[in-house]
Amino acid sequence: MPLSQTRNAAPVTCADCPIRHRAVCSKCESAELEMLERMKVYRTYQPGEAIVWAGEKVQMTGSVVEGVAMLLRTLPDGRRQMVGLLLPSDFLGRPGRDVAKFDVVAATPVTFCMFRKSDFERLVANSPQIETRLLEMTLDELDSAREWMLLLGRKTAREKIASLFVIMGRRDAYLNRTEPRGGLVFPFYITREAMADYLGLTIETVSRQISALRKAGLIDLNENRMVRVPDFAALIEESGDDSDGGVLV
Amino acid sequence: MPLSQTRNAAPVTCADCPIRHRAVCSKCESAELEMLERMKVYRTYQPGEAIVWAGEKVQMTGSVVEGVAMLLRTLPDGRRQMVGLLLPSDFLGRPGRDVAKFDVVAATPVTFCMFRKSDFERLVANSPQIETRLLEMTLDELDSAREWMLLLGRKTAREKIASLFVIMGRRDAYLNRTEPRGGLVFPFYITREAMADYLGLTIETVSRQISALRKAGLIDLNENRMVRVPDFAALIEESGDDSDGGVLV
DNA sequence: CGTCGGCTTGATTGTGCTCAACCCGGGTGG
DNA sequence: CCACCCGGGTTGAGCACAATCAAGCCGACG
Repeated sequence: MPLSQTRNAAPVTCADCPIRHRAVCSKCESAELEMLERMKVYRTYQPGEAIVWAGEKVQMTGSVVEGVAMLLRTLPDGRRQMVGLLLPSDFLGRPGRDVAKFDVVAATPVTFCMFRKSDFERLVANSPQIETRLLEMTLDELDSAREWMLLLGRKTAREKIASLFVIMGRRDAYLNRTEPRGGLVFPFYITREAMADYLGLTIETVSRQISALRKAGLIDLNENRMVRVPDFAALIEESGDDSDGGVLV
Repeated sequence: MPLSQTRNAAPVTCADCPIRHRAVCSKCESAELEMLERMKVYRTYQPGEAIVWAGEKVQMTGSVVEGVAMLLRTLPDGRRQMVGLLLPSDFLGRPGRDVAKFDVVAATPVTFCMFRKSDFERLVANSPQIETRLLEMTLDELDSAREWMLLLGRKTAREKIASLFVIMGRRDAYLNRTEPRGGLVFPFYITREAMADYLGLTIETVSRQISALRKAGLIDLNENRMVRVPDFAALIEESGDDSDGGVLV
């Protein structure tokens, strides 16, 4: 595991930022953007590197610009559950809390656009746009957490794995504006361990169920780190969910 | 199951409202309170009665004044998972969404202070206090959803049951300002079915594990619908969590 | 008195966990 | 260059925990 985090000065202006239209700052006007521009710092973390430790004081908040980070909760005996996934444009840090409740760890190389917590909170207090956007984003996260609870509490191992591929496929289709019906190919960088932590399974069970779905012809992992789903509707069927869940993301 | 919901005119003024200091309106000033006073309608539902059906259009939003309601998500084959619990002062309804994603069902007799969705959204748009409070409450819900995910994904049946009693005990201690350490007695109205839906278990497993905790002397259910916990620290130990989780609620 | 719903307990089954061996590819050092 | 190791992944055998199927209890209510 790498020992040090990389710190860069901000290489991108907000106007050119890839997450400009979806992040917490998406409703900001030019005056606010200028303030953010002055406050922001970019930081990059390597896979496995800790971004925040549970129980420690939080100094920084910010948005994921690129890559994926995981929120993890660990029991005293080491059992571990992922409780959140931060993708580009997602926000890290809870206004009003100064001690972290969860570990945050990079899943892939991940770049954050960060602010000092105190600076950001001052800005939020004076900027209804940011607060409104933060509320929208928090409500979305709560929705997906609830969907996730259904998966954790009631789905079988096979359904969990199928659901995960459905989620990843929908996400990719949404980002690339492709149609998820019919054949679908998307990349797949996550490790078996991360999948197991996400789904509340062991890595052995994850591996076995992936093999089973492959044998059933529902997914195809031949190339390196790419998945092909020949029949997306069939995979949805296997995930246990209503097939009419046409909402993306 | 009762077939009709009871509707009452609002019997309480906001100034006398039991949830005045904790609900979504807690930061409102007198002008806003007067508007709310004119908008609000009280509704009461009986146990098992549906308040909202998933997939239907949402007309009303509001706060729980008294009683408990459950958010439920159901798979096509009938498996059911509770994904939220609405207690007094909790808010029902997501600004910006007009179609419900979850069923909402009364767990006990429950009274809501409700507003027409459109009226409420207009008010929120012009009232930063309400929006700020809504953000705080949503962030709290997200935190507890994440704690819940750890329980669903990684805890054993016995730990789940112990955790549930710990949560209920803490909540009661918080509301009644008593000290949860040492002997603790609190009421316990929820059915086995609701416990099973909450914990991702079957009612038989719930029943067996409660019996086991009783035999182990960790809880005592002799009186009608009251629990006695002689040693709260021991119950926390059994729940698998860190014993230092001193945060209430 | 009979029924019904909520709950408990027993017997059995089965899914997913545990423990263990092994494969494969990439990096490192002799 | 090959040997070795190491981390991530796969597969197998056996087991344990919770689900399932089933019977019966108890209190409320008609």
